[in-house]
Amino acid sequence: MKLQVPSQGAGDRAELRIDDLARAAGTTVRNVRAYQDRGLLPPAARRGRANIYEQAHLERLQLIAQLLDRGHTLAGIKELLDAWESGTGLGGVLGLVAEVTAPWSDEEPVRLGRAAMVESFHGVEDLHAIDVAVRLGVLIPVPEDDGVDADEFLVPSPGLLDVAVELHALGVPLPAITGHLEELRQDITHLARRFVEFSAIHIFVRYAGHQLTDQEAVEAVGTVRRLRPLARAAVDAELARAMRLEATRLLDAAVAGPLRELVREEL
DNA sequence: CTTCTTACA
DNA sequence: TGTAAGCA
Repeated sequence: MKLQVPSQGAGDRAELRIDDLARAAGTTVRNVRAYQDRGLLPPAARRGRANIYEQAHLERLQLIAQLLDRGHTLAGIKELLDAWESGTGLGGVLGLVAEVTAPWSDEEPVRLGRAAMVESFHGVEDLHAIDVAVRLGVLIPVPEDDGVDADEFLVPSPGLLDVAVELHALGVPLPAITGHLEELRQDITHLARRFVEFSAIHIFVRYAGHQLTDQEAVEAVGTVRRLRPLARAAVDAELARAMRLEATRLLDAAVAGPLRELVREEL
């Protein structure tokens, strides 16, 4: 909530015309209107004869586009959206929105001097790697400077940086590390999206169509609160399983003889 | 004139 | 969902 990643241009509060909105969401003006007519998209504020949209509209449009892309029908999406809507009406008061919006991490950001960081990488200073790290949000240049020339960085996830340090200590080149993280980021985003979507469909859809009772609202908050540990547990278990499988597979191909059994024990 | 809307395919 | 013509 307090961490702002300066990823995009500062002018996020801009008012959008329907054309900009459509383009930004990768759809067409025609569709924006169609979604509005079907109640998937909230009506735009009107200034005279002009339609004024803002980022809330953009976000919803992008959500619609994603769900559509995944083969959901417009009717189905509307049902989900309605469920969401009726939840936030009451949930806004109860902090349901905050629960969903809050960063799913309990890590404390730290400040790290450039010299100290270079030090932890055994004196290796790879400007390109730093550049990628900044782009990925692993490092955030402190406001006074910008770009790769900053003297100090904000590290949102010290744990993640530690991973990089460890890998580097093991002899993995920095470009390989940043490149791998970039790939991992995409895969994980995909995972998270699936999980949230799955939850929405199978859990929140039962609240569709009516205002939430107090009882239901409390339930919903509890459910959302449980989502993170559930997701983590599932990913943890599956990751462990997959790692064991893949490692075993690799070892079978690479190690022969009695050594194989010994190594396999270690997994 | 441009932007939005409506209607038709 | 694209396109063309009418409306503000």
